[in-house]
Amino acid sequence: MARPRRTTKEKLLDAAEKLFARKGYHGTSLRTITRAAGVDLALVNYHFGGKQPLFEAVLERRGALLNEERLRRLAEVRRAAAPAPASTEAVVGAFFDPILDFLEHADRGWHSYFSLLAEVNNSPEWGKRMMGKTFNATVKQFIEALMQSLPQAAPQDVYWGYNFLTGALTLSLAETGRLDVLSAGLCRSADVAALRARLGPFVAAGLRGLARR
Amino acid sequence: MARPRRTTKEKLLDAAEKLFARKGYHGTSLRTITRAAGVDLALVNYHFGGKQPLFEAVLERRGALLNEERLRRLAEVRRAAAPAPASTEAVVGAFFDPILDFLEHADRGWHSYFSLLAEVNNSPEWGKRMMGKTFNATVKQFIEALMQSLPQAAPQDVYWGYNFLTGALTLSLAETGRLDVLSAGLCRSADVAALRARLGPFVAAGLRGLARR
DNA sequence: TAGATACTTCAACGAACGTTGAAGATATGT
DNA sequence: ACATATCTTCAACGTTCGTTGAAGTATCTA
Repeated sequence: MARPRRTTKEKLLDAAEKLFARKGYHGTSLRTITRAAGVDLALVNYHFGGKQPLFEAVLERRGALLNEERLRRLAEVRRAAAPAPASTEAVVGAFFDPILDFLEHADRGWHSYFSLLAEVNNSPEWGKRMMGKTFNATVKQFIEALMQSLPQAAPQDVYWGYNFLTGALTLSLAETGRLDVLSAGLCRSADVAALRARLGPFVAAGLRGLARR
Repeated sequence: MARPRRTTKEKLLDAAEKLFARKGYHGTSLRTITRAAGVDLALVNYHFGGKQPLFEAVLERRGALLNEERLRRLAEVRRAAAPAPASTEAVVGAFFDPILDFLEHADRGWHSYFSLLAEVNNSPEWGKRMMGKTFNATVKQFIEALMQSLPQAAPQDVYWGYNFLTGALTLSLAETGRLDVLSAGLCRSADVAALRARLGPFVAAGLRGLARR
């Protein structure tokens, strides 16, 4: 069979993903990345054109896959419920489940990617521009679906609700280990099954609570 | 009256707070900070002993005030409900309201501080150690109060619920401006009154949803 | 196989970084 | 006013940073 050998580009993306997730954009040097990837320093500029383009490429690589899978599931739950609108629980599930599935079944890189995404999402420096470029189109469709599932809610409530929803999600993906410390080991932040069992119910109940406010 | 002139230490803390919030620890240089503060570069090392001690001093200055006010309000809602345990809504309010009040009525520095806190809370580099040092003792009391307000909930549910709660809160404080973009201006992330009206109901409903899961 | 294209290596650039120590200025206490 | 403690200035240290261009090697095309 064909050798599935990683290209230089992939090696760089993998190493950058892991290291950016740990120390952020400014806390990670190209020398650290290229050393971890086992390639020459100058190759970053050859393949990506600089540090920032590399950072954006890291965010967009898996972002595109995530968007695809989310929209696929959104269409699925909508079709299943038609002609009625999909329920809040189903829409929320279509938003969360791809992430949880990637974390449970796919390669370790997704952990770094989501941890990085959590930091980017909460950063004034990157939050608006980078998250928007990759995710706005998809997110707008989910917000629309949430509005249809909660016809009695004001649009402002749904926008704020999405903000809370994504905040709860991203902190859960940040891999800070804080939950483990606070609960003295009773909960483990890497326990995807425990997160899956609780995030959906929490958020769906929260959105309904907002709607009947 | 006595001159309320800011000391060099305060000037440094104020400037560092604002700039760390915008670009993070590694993205902000001491030269940028001292230039903004209008003091000499070497004074950081004289007054704080280095860059990292300055960063920790920034986090702890307002953290201590926040802890004080949160515990004061927690005691208040507990006394008001005694001998019954305080309600989930009241405990959640005691946790959120000090922040919202500081944002609405106090100086602009709190905005930077909370924005910085949001980034720190979601960062693997600082999240566990720095948040823990300043907030763990207080947070544990709130988690205990939440457990008492939700006797039917498993402890794990409350720990995870606290995780979602603080995630929703911190993203709302992060000042990324993303909510404004997504809602095309319909919602403004700096609108504290809008946040106050929605965060409590969302979180309280979410916690109850978790408890009856 | 010859030539062109794609990729990699190597050495170095100027700029910015955190930190330091000695000298100078200011405030304090007697 | 003088001695002392506190604070500030200044110039420089050694590192590390992102980026670059020229030279070398591998890969592909005809």
